[in-house]
Order: sequence, then C-alpha cells, then structure tokens
Amino acid sequence: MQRSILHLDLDTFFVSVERLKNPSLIGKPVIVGHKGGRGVVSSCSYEARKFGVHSAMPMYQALRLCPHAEVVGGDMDDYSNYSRMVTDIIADRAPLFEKSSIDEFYIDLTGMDRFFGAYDWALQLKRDIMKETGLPISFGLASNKMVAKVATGQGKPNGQMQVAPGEEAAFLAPLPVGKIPMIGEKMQESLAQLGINKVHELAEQPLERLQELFGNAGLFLYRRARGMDQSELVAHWEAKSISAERTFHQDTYDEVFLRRLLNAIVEKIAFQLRKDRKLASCVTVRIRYSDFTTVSKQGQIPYTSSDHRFIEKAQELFTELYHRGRLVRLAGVRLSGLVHGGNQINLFDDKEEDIKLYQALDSIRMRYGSGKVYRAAGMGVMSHREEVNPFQKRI
DNA sequence: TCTGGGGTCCTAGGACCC
DNA sequence: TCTGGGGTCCTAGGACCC
Repeated sequence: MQRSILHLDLDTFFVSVERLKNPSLIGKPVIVGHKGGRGVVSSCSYEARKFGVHSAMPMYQALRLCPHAEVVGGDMDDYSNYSRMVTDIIADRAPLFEKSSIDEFYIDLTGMDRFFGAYDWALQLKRDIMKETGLPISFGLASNKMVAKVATGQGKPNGQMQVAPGEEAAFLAPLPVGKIPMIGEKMQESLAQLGINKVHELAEQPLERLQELFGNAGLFLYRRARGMDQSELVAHWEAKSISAERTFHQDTYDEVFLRRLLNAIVEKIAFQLRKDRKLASCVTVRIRYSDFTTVSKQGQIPYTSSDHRFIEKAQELFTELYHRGRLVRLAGVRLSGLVHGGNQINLFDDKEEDIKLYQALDSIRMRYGSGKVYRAAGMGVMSHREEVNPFQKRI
C-alpha cells in the first residue's frame, strides 16, 4: 500500500515564539541561549545563520561571528504552551499523528488523496496553524517519514515540498549525506574518508561493502540512500528514563558540593517520577571531568520513587566513580527501569508515614514550584546558581 | 573562551547458564 | 591436558536527535 506521510516542523521555533512576545525582534539576528559562560545556541534566526551561527554552537563563538545579535534567554514554559496550541490544532483534524519533538509532527494521510488531496489538505493545515498561532511552519509530503522529513528541510523556511512516489531516490541523490536523518557528524566523517559525500555516491555502494564497513548500520545506509523507510508513526510515547545534569560555570574539586548537588538533582527528578506515578529500579550517576572525558556508573535497586533510596544509591555510585583531585565540569543523575506504580512510594515496603511525608512535600512543590522544597542534604545547591559556594550562602 | 540539557538507541565485552 | 557454543542479561560508552 502506498503511504502518504506528512511531516511538519515549526521554523526556528524558539525564535518565532520570542518574536510573538517581542515583535521588535522581527527581521533581526536573534539567538536563543544563555549569554556568557558555557552556554550554547538553542535556536537562531535566519538573519543570524547568515553569519554562520547554528544551533548547538558555543555562545561565545556565535557572538564572535555575529556580535550584534539579539540574545534572548528563552522560556521553556512558553515554548511548551505554544507547542501544545499547535498540537491541539493537529489533533483536532488528524486521527493519526505523532508528536516527535517539541516542534515536529508526523501525520499519516494514507488513503486521503482520492477524496481530498493530501497536499491541499496540508497546505490548509499550515495556513490554519499560522493564522491561529502566528507561528511559521514548513512541511514535507512523501511516501515515508524519512523522505517527508528531508523534504521539510528542503522546503524551509516557511515553505513546503512534495516528493512524488517513485521519486524518492532521485530527490535525495544530489543532497549531502548529512541531510539524511541519523547520519550525523561521525558517520559523515567516516563516509567522507571513503570519498562519499553525496547521497547518490552512497547509493552507488554495494550492500556487501557497506555491511563490511559498518556492520548492521550498512543496511540502514543502503536503504536510506534509496529513500526507503518502513518505520511507522508512534502515536503515544512512554518515557524510559528521567534525568537531569548540571554543567558548572567553573570546574570544581569540591567533593562536598558535588555530593550535595547530586542529592538536589535526585530530589528534582524523583519528584517528576512521582508526578508521573512511576517507580524506578536503576540509578545512574554521570561525571564529566574538565578534559571532557565522561564516565558513568549505574546500579539496580528495588523499585521505588523515594528520594532517600535514590540518594543512598547515587552517593554509593559516586564514591565508586569519582577520582579525587580531578576537576569536574558536570554531574548528573538518571533514573531508568521505569514502571507504573500508582501512588506507591516503594513496591515492597511502603510505610504510611513515608507516603504522607512525600505527598505533603510534593503538594508544596506543585503549588510553589519544584525548587522550593529540599531536604537538608541538597539545600542551597539547586536554588542558587552553581557558581555560588553553598557554604557561604547556606540558609 | 572550547564544547547545554533531556532524551533514545546501538554496540562490545563480561557474567552466567545450559 | 588445554578448554565448545549458544542465549540472555547487565554495564559503560558513544552516536544521534531537537
């Protein structure tokens, strides 16, 4: 069966929202991200891209390229709200869609052509989204998700592109291999070593050679270069892990600070876990040293959502992981092995007073924000910026 | 003045079992 | 007397995405 897949992507989404809030930013080079220190660019306008700025670029570098750019800190709550507005419009019209990120959607329009015309339908949806939210959006229409997504990219900004069935390989052929989703920097480098830079050069490689060179990824490359992708839409997504991490403004040797920070991070993500009514059975602690080498250690515990069980494990893992005297630039924690647990705090040994304590603390967090309540072990670390010495600023 | 944060998925090696 | 061969699960690291 010939499928018809629509991909939509909000153009420079964060920048577009900032321009709705502050129209004086329209027409100017705009960068969303934190100025100074170790921040990177989260989103940038086309006016800034002209100077070579792109997302994930270190901020100092972006500002060297484009010193007159307007820098905005950004507000994820605003972005989530606008994302939801767009999602609601799509959900209203499409029976089957996938929200694949905060600013991207896939809609399955298979079977629509005969009655309506998928392209016209998509064009109308784009107009409606722009009219109702003020946000520019681009789309691609093709026989599968991958080609539709690449088509969206080629249609940007504020445009659209349709790839007719049978034309997939020809459409991709002249493009750089990096345009294909999941061919990132490393794979591009490996392919460039072989003299493969364009998709048609990749498509000329025999399957056997690609498999010899790249193992399982060889078949993936072979199929992608031909515009083949059978993947289905995923309408509902279930989180498999919850994590948080912090990069410090300055690297630190301070083990006491690091341990307190880990506790505060655990409290933050365990609260999220309980809000989702889930339990976790695996804790991972991550450290990045000043030379950027990154190490992690994970360990299993009985299913729980209680701070002190996670904290105990995280501290134990940190002890095994941390090399004294090495400068640390980042520390983080991840909870995984998630299952639904209702109101339980532990799967096996719930105590009435534990449940009551957590419910009381969590209700304060819900009302006043998650940064307001910390047990003594993490206090003063998350509520102030990382560069603040917790011993000077302790309440 | 080097390189964010929150995710997913894959791989290679070792443990363990039959 | 010189150690097979799966299968599965866990772990650590890394590529990739937005």
